[in-house]
Amino acid sequence: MTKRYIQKGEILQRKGELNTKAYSVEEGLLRSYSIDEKGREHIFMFAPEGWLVADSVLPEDPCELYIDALEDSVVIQHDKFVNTGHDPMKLFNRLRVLQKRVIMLMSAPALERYEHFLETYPDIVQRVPQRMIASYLGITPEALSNIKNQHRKQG
Amino acid sequence: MTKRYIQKGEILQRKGELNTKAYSVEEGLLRSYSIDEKGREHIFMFAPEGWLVADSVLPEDPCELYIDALEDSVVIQHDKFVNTGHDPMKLFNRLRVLQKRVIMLMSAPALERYEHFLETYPDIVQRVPQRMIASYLGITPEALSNIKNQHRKQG
DNA sequence: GACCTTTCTTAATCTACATTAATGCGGTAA
DNA sequence: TTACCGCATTAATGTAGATTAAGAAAGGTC
Repeated sequence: MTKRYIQKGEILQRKGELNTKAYSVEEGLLRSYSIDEKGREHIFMFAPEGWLVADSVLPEDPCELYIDALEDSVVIQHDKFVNTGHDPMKLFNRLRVLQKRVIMLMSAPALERYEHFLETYPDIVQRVPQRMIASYLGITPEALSNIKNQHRKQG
Repeated sequence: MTKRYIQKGEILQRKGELNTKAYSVEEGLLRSYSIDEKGREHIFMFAPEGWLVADSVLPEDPCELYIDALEDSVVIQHDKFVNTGHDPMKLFNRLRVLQKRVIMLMSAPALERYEHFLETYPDIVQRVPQRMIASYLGITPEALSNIKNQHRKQG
């Protein structure tokens, strides 16, 4: 359980490594993401102040996600499998957004997912480039551009 | 913390209700699912023996999911927000499959998602109708039918 | 200032999957 | 037996979003 000061762009974890760390964000903004076989980036989660990021793989398995800093950040680094100082509500919040995310990915078109994203993370929209929002929504930046036009036209 | 004997088809929780129960499956098979505005069912999770099902919404918010039994089942009913008797590993497993699910939904085509499902839940495939597997994968039964042909043809 | 790189937008074409509809196939009840 | 019903399959047509490509804005850096 260490406090760390992370620079924008710094990579805390890479896919394929062994790593059992979890990061609790005190200031700044982290993200976790995967890169598929075709080289495409898919943002799994944004973690602003108050959030917990971690890769939910077994301790003996290689990581699935990259974790890096989108802004200069201050984080508390824990071990995922040591049960000290974990706020159960932060864990529950991760489950909550993941559940909503799976349901939205399966049942809602991209425009609705975008609107839901705007409601849920009104501050993050200002802090990250559009292409990352597209990546989070599971669409291309081109598609997001079109969707924003629709969003504007219909209020 | 009560043991309950559930009949196939019995509904344990409905969308819109207030409910803070979690169900730990000892025998049988539960599922959680949502129904969207167009009346389509989307299976969120299968819960065979050893799994934990719950709706990850705040205690004051209405449920997002239905939970019912696909087989006669025996479950232990807990309260989500009382920290007794929760196996942390079961919680971690839920996070693990959800993380993988989000990544697959965003980056892998339906055929790959199907193959991954077969590897991860080899027993469940035998126990539920095809249309529920389609629903879990986020595609229609017709699309699953086509995909299974591809799967057969290319080994 | 000019230059370069990255991001965003627009438009044309393409493709994976949805939708619709028809057919077949066990069950199961009369 | 026949009739019915939910489920699976196949094939046609439709569509949301991907892909490709080309410009336009917006940052950095010298």
